[in-house]
Amino acid sequence: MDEVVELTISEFGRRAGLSHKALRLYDVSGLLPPARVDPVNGYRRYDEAQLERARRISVLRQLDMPLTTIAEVLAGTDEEALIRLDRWWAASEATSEARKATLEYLRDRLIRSGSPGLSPRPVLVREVPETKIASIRHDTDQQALVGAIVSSTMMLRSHLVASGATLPGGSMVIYHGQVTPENEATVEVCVPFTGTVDPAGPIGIRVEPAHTEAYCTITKDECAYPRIMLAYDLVQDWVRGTGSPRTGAAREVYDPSFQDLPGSAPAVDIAVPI
Amino acid sequence: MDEVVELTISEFGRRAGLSHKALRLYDVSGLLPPARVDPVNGYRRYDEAQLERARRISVLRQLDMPLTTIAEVLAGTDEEALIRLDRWWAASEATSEARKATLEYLRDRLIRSGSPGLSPRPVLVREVPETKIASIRHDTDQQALVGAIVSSTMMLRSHLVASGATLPGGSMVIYHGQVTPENEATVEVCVPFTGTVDPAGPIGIRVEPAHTEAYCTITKDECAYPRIMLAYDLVQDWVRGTGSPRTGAAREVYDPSFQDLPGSAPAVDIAVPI
DNA sequence: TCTTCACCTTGCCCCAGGGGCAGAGTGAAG
DNA sequence: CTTCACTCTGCCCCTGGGGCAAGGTGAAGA
Repeated sequence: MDEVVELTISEFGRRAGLSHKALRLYDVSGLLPPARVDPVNGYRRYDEAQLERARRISVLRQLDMPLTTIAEVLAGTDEEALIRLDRWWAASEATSEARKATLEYLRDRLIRSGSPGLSPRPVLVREVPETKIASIRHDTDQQALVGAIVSSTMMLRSHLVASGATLPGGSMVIYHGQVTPENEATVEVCVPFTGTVDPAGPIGIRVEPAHTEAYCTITKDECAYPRIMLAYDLVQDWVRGTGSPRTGAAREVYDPSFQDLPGSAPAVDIAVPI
Repeated sequence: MDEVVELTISEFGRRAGLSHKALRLYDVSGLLPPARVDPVNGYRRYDEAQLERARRISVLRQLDMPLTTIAEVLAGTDEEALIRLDRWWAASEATSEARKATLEYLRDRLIRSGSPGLSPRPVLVREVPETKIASIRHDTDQQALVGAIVSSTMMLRSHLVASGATLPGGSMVIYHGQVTPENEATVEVCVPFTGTVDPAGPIGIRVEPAHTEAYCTITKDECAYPRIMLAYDLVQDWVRGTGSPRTGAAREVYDPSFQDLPGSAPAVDIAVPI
């Protein structure tokens, strides 16, 4: 007898670890349609052979994987499924790591609740002359930010050197929007130079106008997310305190010898044009 | 001038990192009501002093903390908030750990997809005579399970010894429901004995009736969640294959010298009465 | 003063991933 | 034949907002 054992929705649910409500949902969404639907009753009948898929879905739901992702992961062979599962897990581990950093930031705020959250430091003002820069723009989120900055800086430097420009040193990242783990925005990685250079591919050439900016200096250790947000808060609050309007996007100005500095040395200025 | 700076909802949202939609929600839910609501307009006006709380809420939402939990965490002093935050984080880390184990279970299933997922082992049948047991029942979830088993076993043993009973050794845990990381159920920790003993406090005395059970034996290494689920699957599938009905709750029967066994030694029987 | 424009309000519908309940139909066993 | 357990569909509820529409307002320029 190759007669297939048919199960009612409750029996199937019990054996798979899924509620009848969930099974109905998976039916209408196409994730796990029953083997047969009685045309008179509308009763759903499942095969025992469907138990394996149902159990997998149940376990994936325990991992909080969205149903659409489950459908993608379980499509194809088991080997493919394994690969996609691992990829998804790696991504969710990454956001979990980001959350850990966010937690540290919040704990800092709560511990020194009255203070700005960084050891006290002055906010200064300086005049910045007109500067010719080469830049690359990215729309990125928190995950890819550091990688984008590093690779773009390298690209810009080598292009400028190859074009015969003179590099006074240092570099800068302008944030045209707020980059958080959840929110992507445009960032512009800039390297100042003197000489004449043509744009090439993603590399743009423009003049950053002369302006006045408020800034504070932080160490290399302090410039990791989300601790670095405290420095932005500090400068922005100071600017608001003076009543001067902001006239441009916030930026990070890196020390020319940033790479060789120890973690405790002043390395980056957080600046806001006013 | 102690005139308070009032902010419109958008301005406040920009400075706190919250959308006007979110702010409106936090208003009606009481989490962050505006400092003042214009009785004519209905316009919401926020104080600068509310920015700190708003920013904290924003960060906590980035941690995926529910709004009701946020309200609880942020009630009271900052020190209390810190304690509650850490407690919540520890709990959410624990469920994250459980998820990691669940992932391993699923990977096992996917890797050896045709097989039961454990190295092949026989399912056997044995007769179990009527047994007098002392037991403690718990409603517990996956988190607290191991702790409950260990402490209850110790309590039962010491009560039985103090009452002059004879312990043939070993112990047993009966699962009256399915315990997963998400789902709590009743488990009964049992120690068999001979002699006469009175119940005391949570400790009940009863007779486990004679029965026939199907079982398989696993090692100490294999008895951690969720790998242990594979053994349950194995026995339950075998039982269904024979067509015999299940006549009782599934159970784990521990070797008398469980504690001293190495990880690779057979240590636990996964049993189902039939 | 008028117009424009940005901003504000409420209200409604939408998403996932179900839970819970109501009302009605059905299968099987005693 | 009755009863009981089961199943169906459909509706509203939850969280944490996003998106859009219709209408009310504030401030600044012409």
